[in-house]
Amino acid sequence: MSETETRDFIRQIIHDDLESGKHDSIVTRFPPEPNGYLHIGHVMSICLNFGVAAETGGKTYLRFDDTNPGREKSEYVDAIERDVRWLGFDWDERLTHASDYFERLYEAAVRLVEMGVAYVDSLSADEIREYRGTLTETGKNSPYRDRSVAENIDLLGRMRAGEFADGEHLLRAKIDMSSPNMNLRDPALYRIRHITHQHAGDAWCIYPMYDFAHTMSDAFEAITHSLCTLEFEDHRPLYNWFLDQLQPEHRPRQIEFSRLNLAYAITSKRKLNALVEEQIVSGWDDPRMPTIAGMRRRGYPAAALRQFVKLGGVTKKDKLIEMGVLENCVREVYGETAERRMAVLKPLKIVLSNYPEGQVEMMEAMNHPGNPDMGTREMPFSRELWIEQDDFMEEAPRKFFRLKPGGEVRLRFGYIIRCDEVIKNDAGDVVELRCSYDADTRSGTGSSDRKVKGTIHWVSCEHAVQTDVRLYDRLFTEANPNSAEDFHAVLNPGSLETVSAQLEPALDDLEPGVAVQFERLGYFCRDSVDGQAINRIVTLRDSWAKLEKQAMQQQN
RNA sequence: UGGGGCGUAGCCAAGUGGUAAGGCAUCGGGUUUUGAUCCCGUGUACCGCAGGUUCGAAUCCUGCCGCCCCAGCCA
Repeated sequence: MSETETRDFIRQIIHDDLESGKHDSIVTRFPPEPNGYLHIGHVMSICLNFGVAAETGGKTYLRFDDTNPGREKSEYVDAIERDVRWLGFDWDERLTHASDYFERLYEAAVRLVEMGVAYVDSLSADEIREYRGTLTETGKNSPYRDRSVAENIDLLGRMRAGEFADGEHLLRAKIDMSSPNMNLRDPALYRIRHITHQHAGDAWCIYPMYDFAHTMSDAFEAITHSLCTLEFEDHRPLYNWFLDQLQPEHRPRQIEFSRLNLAYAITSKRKLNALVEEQIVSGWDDPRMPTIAGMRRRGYPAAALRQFVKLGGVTKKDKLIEMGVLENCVREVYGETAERRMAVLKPLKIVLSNYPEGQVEMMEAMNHPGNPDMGTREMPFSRELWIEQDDFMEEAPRKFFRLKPGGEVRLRFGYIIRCDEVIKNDAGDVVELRCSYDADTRSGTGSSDRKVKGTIHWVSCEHAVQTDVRLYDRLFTEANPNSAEDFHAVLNPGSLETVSAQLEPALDDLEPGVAVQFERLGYFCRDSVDGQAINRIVTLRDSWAKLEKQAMQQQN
């Protein structure tokens, strides 16, 4: 961290703890439940937990919080490891599972029972809910609350031994049924689940609850700072209760921060899963998904994601960050690193009537205008070319400086051309343009410095490579689909458009996952899953589109 | 109506008693064979509101308002 940067409140606490000697080194953990793919919200937690440790020479565990086998899968475990690694973080040998601690956790539970602060309840789930009370009414004690220690030990042992059916008994902490904090109204510690665990197999039929397992796992791993999101703030008294009761050797401190919400995106694993299950998207890695896998496939670089969460900061204020911020981070990375190419997304044919038939010239094109070291390539130029439909307007407004009837435009790295004739089909659509080129304006020669207002991109018809290009837009029409009654109602029907594009020859062997800029259009990369189609990662900033939009609004 | 948090410009966010950083967006302008990049410039933020303390408050006190979270044998 540079001297001018200020520390967020968590880094400040950690800095103070190091300075005061409370801790010699920092240990954090990123504890995902393997019940879905990681998304942009997790990116923040990952960067914070791994970042804060790395900055201070500390360590970070990647710990799977796998205490609910009913909805966890090893597919998710694999995806999570892949995603964290791709983001640029390394846990070395510190890959753990809460389930690795099931035996120790059970021992701790037995101790709570022996201490008289945990008991086996035999109420039904419905009864427990009734006994719990509500936000404004206190709960009441379970009739089983005062079972003897001996009886509790016996029952707990038999729960573990598999003598009871799911839901028959429940181990609970004995705290305070009248607490205004619902988490303290005798929270569940262990429930019976006769189900195979994706990591522990069939070793157990009772599984610990989050609060208990998470707190003690933190203690077992000597985590110094247990960083989590705001919704766990009122779990902290319970977290501390476990530590007070069990007095583990290491006492971690839980600190909460606000989660990062991305505008026009959903960050709820349940809803993300619904998008996948209902086949609204092609999978967790659909390029429109705000998952790490989706963004990676889309072509977002890890560095952009890291930069994005860094810009967001760490606070306790609810945040809904604009999509543009993320997109800018992507543009920033690729603006410098991506080679430039030309491709026509929505082709319109032009014929240069005064250009010799059969002639082909090789035009030299820079791979990066700001960095000559990135070299050049050659683009074949011929009589028939594709240009972008949007680059021609029959009745052009004043500020439109692309091609129009009788108007001139430069073909980038090529010649200046003039539009002489517009050819339409029976329906009145423009299907072809007859143009003439100024032979004295070849890029880099003669009077090539003659100025025309506009420059457009092009591809030689004869040499073009036709490929499907997928144009992505936001998945939702509402800035905060998280709070929509039903997210189906705010889905963007135009979130994916596939076009048949014409690419310059040099793009034929574009490797999957390698980002290039299609000049004047945006950043693109070949899809790494199907290896064929090309994904639009993000458009370039487009001030013409902005002008057009403003004009439209003024008309309406 | 119980408890826990949060409220600084459109979106993030510094600032922790001395008179409101920065980024993104916006809006101007310059350069440009990408209307991109780059470079300049651009914002009266009644610091949620109302009182109070103080020579002085976004920062301290009191009251109020708004938003978020909690009643899973989910995490």
